[in-house]
Amino acid sequence: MDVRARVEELRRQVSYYAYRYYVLDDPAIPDAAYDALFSELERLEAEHPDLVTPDSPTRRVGGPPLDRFAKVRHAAPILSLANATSAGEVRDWWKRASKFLPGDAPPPEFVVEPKIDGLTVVLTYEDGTFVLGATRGDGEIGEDITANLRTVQAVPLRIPLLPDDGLAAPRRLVVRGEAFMPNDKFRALNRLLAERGEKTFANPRNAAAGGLRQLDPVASRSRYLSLYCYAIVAQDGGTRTETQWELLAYLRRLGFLTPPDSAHIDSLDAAIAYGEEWMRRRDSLNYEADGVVIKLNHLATAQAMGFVGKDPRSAVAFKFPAREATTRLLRIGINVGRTGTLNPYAELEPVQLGGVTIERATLHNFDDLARKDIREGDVVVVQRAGDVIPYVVGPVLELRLPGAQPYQVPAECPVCHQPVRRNEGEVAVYCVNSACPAQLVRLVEHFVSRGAMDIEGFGTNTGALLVEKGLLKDVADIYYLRPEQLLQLEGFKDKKVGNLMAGIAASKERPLARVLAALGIRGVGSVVAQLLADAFGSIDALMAAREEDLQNVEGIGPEISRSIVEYFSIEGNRQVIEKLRRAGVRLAQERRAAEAQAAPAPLNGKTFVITGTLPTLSREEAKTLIEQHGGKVTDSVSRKTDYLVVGEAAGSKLDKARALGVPTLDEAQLRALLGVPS
DNA sequence: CCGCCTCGAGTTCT
DNA sequence: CTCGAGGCGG
Repeated sequence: MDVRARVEELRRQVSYYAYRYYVLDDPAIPDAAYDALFSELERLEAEHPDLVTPDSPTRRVGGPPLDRFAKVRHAAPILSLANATSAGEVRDWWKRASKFLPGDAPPPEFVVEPKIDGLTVVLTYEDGTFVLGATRGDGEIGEDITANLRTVQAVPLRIPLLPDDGLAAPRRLVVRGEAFMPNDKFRALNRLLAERGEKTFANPRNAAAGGLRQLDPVASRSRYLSLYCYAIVAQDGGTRTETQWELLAYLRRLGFLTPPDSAHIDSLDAAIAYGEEWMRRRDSLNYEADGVVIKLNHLATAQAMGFVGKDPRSAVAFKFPAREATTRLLRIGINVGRTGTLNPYAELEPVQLGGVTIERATLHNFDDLARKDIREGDVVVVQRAGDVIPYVVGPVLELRLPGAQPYQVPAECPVCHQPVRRNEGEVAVYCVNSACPAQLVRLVEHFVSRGAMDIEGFGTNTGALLVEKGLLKDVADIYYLRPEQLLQLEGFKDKKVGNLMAGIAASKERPLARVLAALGIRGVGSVVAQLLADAFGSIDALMAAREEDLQNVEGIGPEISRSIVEYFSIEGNRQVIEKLRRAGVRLAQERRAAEAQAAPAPLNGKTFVITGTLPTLSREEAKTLIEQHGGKVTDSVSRKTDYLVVGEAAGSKLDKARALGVPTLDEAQLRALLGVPS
């Protein structure tokens, strides 16, 4: 590949998108896509120094000031910050930085502030009067936006804003802050713009930039803006503060807003923990932020530690792992589910996201794919939903290759090549061939899985192999496998075959509800299967049931009834049941008398939800423990939930429980409630 | 008919 | 974990 051509292409693209972003406030591509282009250019230039030119966009920091605003030279250069993307990197930063601590420095303390995503501005006051407001610009020269900032409520026009006895205004004060648009204001503004048929903003940051850079301050959208101040750039007279924490308090007394959710903390580990805790809460906050800033509290010490380039040694930006990245979609593949649904997925050029390498992502269904107009070969934006499962947000249209074709929904199943069906009004596309090997593989996988027949020694690979070799034509064939057949297969020796046969034999004793769930009847999972087992007691009674009989069961409606009757009306399915019966699989409800009366039920009727990882109990163990005491465990938090059991790395359920005022328990409290010692 | 509460189904990576 | 949709109660 021709590196020189690539570098030139990247420069053209980066310059154009930077212009759209910085000058027009109208980004043409997502931030993550821009970042990807920029860092590729940086990397290539680092590897090939001979290709670097003075006019490369990497040689310029920030955007060019607009011509229409007057230019302003800053009193002191506006600094940047070193970045850390993990707790380990923060510790590394401090290990390096602390070598520069002066000998007489007090024990280190820190201030943690959110790193708000807005526009850095510099405000100048003379004899208590606001005289100049400027953008950051390139760090040395910014733009005069005094008129617009004047209309922002959070900018005090005089300091002290309120009478404060004994507090005199400094003769001259230059403070630095971040102008931003709170999330609620951003949504309100976009609603308004949409109503008027005007263009909406992509995110609060761009909206804030748009507000501040409007030429006519009266029409300015600055009433939607706010501003937090957090640093003094220059000061002449007034009160001197020794620490950052005191400085924030002093700014507040003068009438400035300071960053919310900030903390004064006496050890680095606690500061890191605070930052991590804060990151978990960030979705519930009213501002956008991409991390926290950890600063050394003692100002004179911070000053003495000096700089690395433009970055002060005494502070670090502790940023989130990116939640968004761009990469190329190599191919759109199709999975066949156990119910026959065809599900598209994306094969991606591997990309780092939130600390892991992503190379595949679900595309949900064909409607979704068409709505987003995702095509093979596109550069796409990938996010991790709920910080776990990656999904494709959409294509970057500006980077689409000329020949890219819209994706066509396949007319036939990619595995068995039978025609597909799509029911009126339904999203799903089905392969209706019940003999489709792909469906059988997934059904076998489901049948042997932990929630169903739970056959030990029988994993995903085993199932796929046995189907491929023709040893399984349906799930009941599992009970007719002979050791001598298995021994012929690659990688199957005495020991493994013995384990597998024992696992299969043991599974014949599973309760009826497990068997019903294992069959894979559409709409019948573990909960519905238990309802059916309790109501009918045996598979024969269930097979004899009519739709009306089924609907009489609490929790079973018309859809599931129809699905069950249809399942048993198919000859092949009835044969599977008979084969299971002949093999000795239990097909009737077992007696559970002892269990039912022995259990004391202090938790009768209470509903529990479990989230995160508990210290000693597995999720399954906690569930049975609660059920043995008469409680019920469900999956989602609602007003009806009595307790949320919280473990390590709890997710969105905890937020929801807090919002609804649902009490939470940790494992120890749960044990206490149940009277079970650890 | 609407709004909740649940359940089922599919999903990724280490 | 999230999404979609079934079931139920108001």
